[in-house]
This record gives sequence, structure tokens and C-alpha cells, in this order.
Amino acid sequence: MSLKHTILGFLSWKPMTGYELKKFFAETEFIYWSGNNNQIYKTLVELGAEGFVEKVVVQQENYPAKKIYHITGKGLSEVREWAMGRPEPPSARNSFLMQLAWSDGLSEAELLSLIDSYQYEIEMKHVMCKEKLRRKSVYPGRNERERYIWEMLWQNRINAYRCELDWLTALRNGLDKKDGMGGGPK
Amino acid sequence: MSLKHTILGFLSWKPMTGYELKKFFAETEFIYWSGNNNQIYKTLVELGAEGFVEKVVVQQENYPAKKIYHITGKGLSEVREWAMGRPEPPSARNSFLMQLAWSDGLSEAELLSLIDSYQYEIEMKHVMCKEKLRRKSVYPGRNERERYIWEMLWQNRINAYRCELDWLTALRNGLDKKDGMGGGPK
DNA sequence: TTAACCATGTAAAAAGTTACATGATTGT
DNA sequence: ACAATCATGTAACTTTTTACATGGTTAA
Repeated sequence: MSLKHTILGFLSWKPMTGYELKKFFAETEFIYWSGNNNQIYKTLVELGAEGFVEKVVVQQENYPAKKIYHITGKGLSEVREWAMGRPEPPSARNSFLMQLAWSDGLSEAELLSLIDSYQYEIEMKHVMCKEKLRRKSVYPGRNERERYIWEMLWQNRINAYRCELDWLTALRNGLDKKDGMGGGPK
Repeated sequence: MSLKHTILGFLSWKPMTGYELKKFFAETEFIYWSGNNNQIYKTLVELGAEGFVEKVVVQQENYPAKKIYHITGKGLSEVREWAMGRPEPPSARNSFLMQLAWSDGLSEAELLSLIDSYQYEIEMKHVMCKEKLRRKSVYPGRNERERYIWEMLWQNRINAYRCELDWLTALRNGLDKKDGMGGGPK
């Protein structure tokens, strides 16, 4: 699993607590883990045991103490090694496509309503990504190249949603054509 | 989980064995489960217990006996219900994007080589999907609408890979431009 | 002879999700 | 009064992957 490496990546940007990591995970579209407590806090302990990170405990007055994790030299080279490794092909989990695949029992109206709901979801995501790119809330811009890459990461998601919306339009057009051709109502 | 429903969907097309299901799972890009034995055989037993499928055991001469599962009326309405349900937004698991995100430690050459490897993977996938659409090996074309939908399902994947390749071209162009602008070697 | 195909399954581990637990503070 | 933020963690559960187990047949 590369959850470990994703966390190390964030820590290679700047030291942070598990709580902060969790927030970044939630805000970043192209990270697919839910970033729940169980995973993050456990993984941080493991990374510590492996010598990739170290922590500093900071006491606070009105809030609970926080553990700020920072990456070690060993951790940095681990990130480098991982980042150079052979990339896996992406895997998309799209249950809507399965619903479409086995929609034979649905009427024309039910099918169109299903497509509507999906299109709505995608439009939301599309807008959200454009907004996130604009706001640049998670944005480790340490140099020109990194700034450019992070913009392109958001652009990747935006393009994917744009592509999905175009496909939906084509799908709808094709269905209308088939519907219209048959001659008279069913 | 909708693995249950995906299996039911296949069985709503035609009766088949766990072994056949496994092969269809492996051949169909837009199904994301690995479709390993453990999941499929166990799920078939569960579906039987719920009354969604029934099985017929067929003895064979030179091969092990096979259990042919067929869907029940109850199973068919379950598929219908599920297919009409609110679709979830898709979630893409792309570890390459994470590698890019934390590629700050990589040289220009290492970064370009990483992009090359990814592009190669995507090109392979893209070609494979186009070939699968052409061959129509998994293709429950029971009527005009279903045939159209299954073509569009493959088209969805083809478009997604096409989109990814276009993005990669843009990414490369942007990097080249930045590289050229800086003035002189690093 | 080596691998792939046919066809079923089980065991164990890893990964991921949901809910619970604490407890003060700050904003609506 | 209610929800959200800060901040950590644990317990129970579900999902998914990997590997093991059997054993004859067929094609390179």
C-alpha cells in the first residue's frame, strides 16, 4: 500500500500532526483514502518505528497536546525511491457503469432518470475541483515546477470529470436517436 | 457492496458458473473487483441463501462437476431495484498522481522517465479497450438498447484513457516550457 | 515437460470503514 | 442549545487480496 508513502509525501512538504494530515486527505480529490483516524494514527506509529518520521509533542493550553511529525533523512530517500518507481495503471471504481450495464429491466424514463442523477453528481464534482484549483488550499508550492505540477494534478481531475460529462451527452444523444427511430410510442 | 449486484447482473444476462463469472470479471475493464475465487464462490453461496439465485449441478466426464447458477424472480427484482438506485460518484485510484505530487526530489530526467512509464501503461490500456470493444467478447446484446449501452460502456473507458493521454501531453508541454525558460542548465 | 484450462473451494492476512470515547472551546 | 474545531486514539467490522489445495486434460 502506498498510504504510507502518501503520508510521507505530505511530511516531506512540511511537518504536521495526524489531525492536519486527515484534513489534507479529505480536501485532496486525487487522494482516494478516506483518511480515517484508524489508518492515519496507526500508520504514523509504523512510520516512526521504521525510522522514516520523528515526532515532537507540543503541549497546549486550551487544547489537547499535539504530536508534530517531521520526516527524517531516511524518510526523504524513501519518498524519492517510491516516487521514481514504476507507476501502476489507475483503477476507476464506478458503480454507475455497472448499474447501466444491467439496466435492461428499466424503462426509458427510469434509465434517463438514473443518468440524470449521475450527471448531477459529476457536475458537482467538476465544479468543486475547479473551485479547489482556484483556491489552492492544499498547495505545496516550494518551487516553480512543484507549483505547476500541483495545478496539473487538479487539472487532471477536472479533465476527467469534463470527459465524463461529454460522454454522458453522447450517451443521451444516442439513446434519444434510438428512441426516436423506433416509430411511435412503445 | 455491490459485488453482489454485479454478479446478479451477470446472472440476469444468462446462467453461469462461478468459474465463468470469474473470467467475465477479469475481461471487463469497468468492473473493478479482482474477482478472485474467495469473493465469487462465497458471494454465490450468500446469494443462494437469500433466494436470489438457484443452482443446478452438472456432472461432467473428464472435468470436475460444475454448478450452474441461474437467477430467480426475486433476484431479478433485486437487480432492478439496485439499478434504479442513486449512483455514487466514481472514485479513481491513481497512485501515479501521488508520485507526481511528491516528485520534488526527482531530477528533470527522472520526472520525465516517470511520466514516460505512466504514458506507456495508459497507451496499453487504451489500445486494449479499443480491441475489446471491437471484439465484443463480453457482450449481452439482448436488444438494441442494451447493445448500444455496452458499446458506450467500453467507450467510457476509451474516452477516459484518451483524456489521460491528452493531459499527459499538456503536462509534458508545460514542463518543457518551464525548463526552456529558466535560461541555462541548473 | 511445462504451462494453461477446467472447476471448485479454504485460510489467513492486509486494507479500509464506521462507530465509539474523551473533553474543553468557539461560533451560530 | 447545538454544532463544529481541536486532537488523540481504540474496537469492531467489512472488504479485498494473496496464497494454498485438489486433480485430470489438453496444447506448445
